[in-house]
Amino acid sequence: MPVGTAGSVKAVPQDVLEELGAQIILGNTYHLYLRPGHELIRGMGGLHRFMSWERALLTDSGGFQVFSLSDLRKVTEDGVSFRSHLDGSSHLLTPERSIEIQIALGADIIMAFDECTEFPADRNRARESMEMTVRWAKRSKDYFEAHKNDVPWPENETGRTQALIGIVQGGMYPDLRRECAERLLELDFPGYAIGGLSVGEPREKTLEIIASTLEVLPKEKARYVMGVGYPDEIARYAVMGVDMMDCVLPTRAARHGLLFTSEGRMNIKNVRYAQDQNPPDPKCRCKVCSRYSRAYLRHLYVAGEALAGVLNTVHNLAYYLDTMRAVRHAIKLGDLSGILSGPVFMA
RNA sequence: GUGGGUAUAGUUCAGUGGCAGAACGCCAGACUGUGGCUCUGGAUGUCGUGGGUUCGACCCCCACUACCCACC
Repeated sequence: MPVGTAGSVKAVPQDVLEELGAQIILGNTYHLYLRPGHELIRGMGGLHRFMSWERALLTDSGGFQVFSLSDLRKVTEDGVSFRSHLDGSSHLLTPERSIEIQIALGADIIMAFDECTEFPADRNRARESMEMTVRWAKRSKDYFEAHKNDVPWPENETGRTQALIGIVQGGMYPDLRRECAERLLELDFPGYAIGGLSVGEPREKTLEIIASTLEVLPKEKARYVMGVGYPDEIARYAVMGVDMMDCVLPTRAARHGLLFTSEGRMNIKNVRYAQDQNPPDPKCRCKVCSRYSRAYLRHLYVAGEALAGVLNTVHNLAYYLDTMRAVRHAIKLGDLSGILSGPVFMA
């Protein structure tokens, strides 16, 4: 799932996302609440209509921003009070408030309000954080059940509602993760996310936590690992049984000149591409690789042209989406043997 | 032609009689539920040329050269 924090997958217009085959993209509660405001978006007919995106949308609850903007916030049992990174104004985000905002935004899939446990966290801290996340999940669910039919725009009066997904925390402790998953299962969500990963832990830990948590989460429900990863990582997690993943890496790295290719990572800024007439990835069939040279992309980046971010992002998203298409195809064929043979991208 | 000024990194410029500096640019690396085209590192060089003074000169003195300004 490409990430479009502020109602935009940075640098890529919606029609191009459709051409790339993106079936779902993310929006972010925290950012859209601060600007332009969820009431405004509700008034504009919801996030789909506001941003002209007819395919699926998922909004993150704001839990991660509480983590990443940590110097601006204070966490209590009630929720999180924080200062806006835009203008310094004070706000309180609670599970109820997060769900209220996400209902107003109207994404197809919305997320429970959680606390993304920092790394490293000792066992006591991880347990406390996990227990609060479970309590917040219950509050998220309760609020959602009470208000899920408060749909503000007519075409949604079909009896269908948004899907609220619970988030597993528990730090790097497999038993805490399993306990968290079991307790969330009692709340009966339509899908479950594994959060709090890729926060600085070694990759073996990430794998271990995903594997042990997946043992508890039912295959029949959507299983979502949040915030990962490199192309080889997401292919691997998919093979392990993960259904959904999101990551800013393809888009952010693209804007910083890093391309993901069938030959590994390519820093298009490098002077060795200055006169290279080859496409970024000779094996890629995306619009960028079929039309532009490495030399041109390097020039655009060095010249600070906005088109650099656009083209690099389009390619990276194509590479990611192709990777997942190949996984889905392999699953249909029942043969995943070739999926993990691609390049390794971790630095 | 006369008078004045300037000359230090690729560029614009600081600088001190005792280890050669900044910004930008350049080169390389990073980026994992996106505040921030961001962050981290690295390389720069006959201090215009030739003499002189000095233990020691990028710095002080002389000449030359180039460029800039004013006047003629």
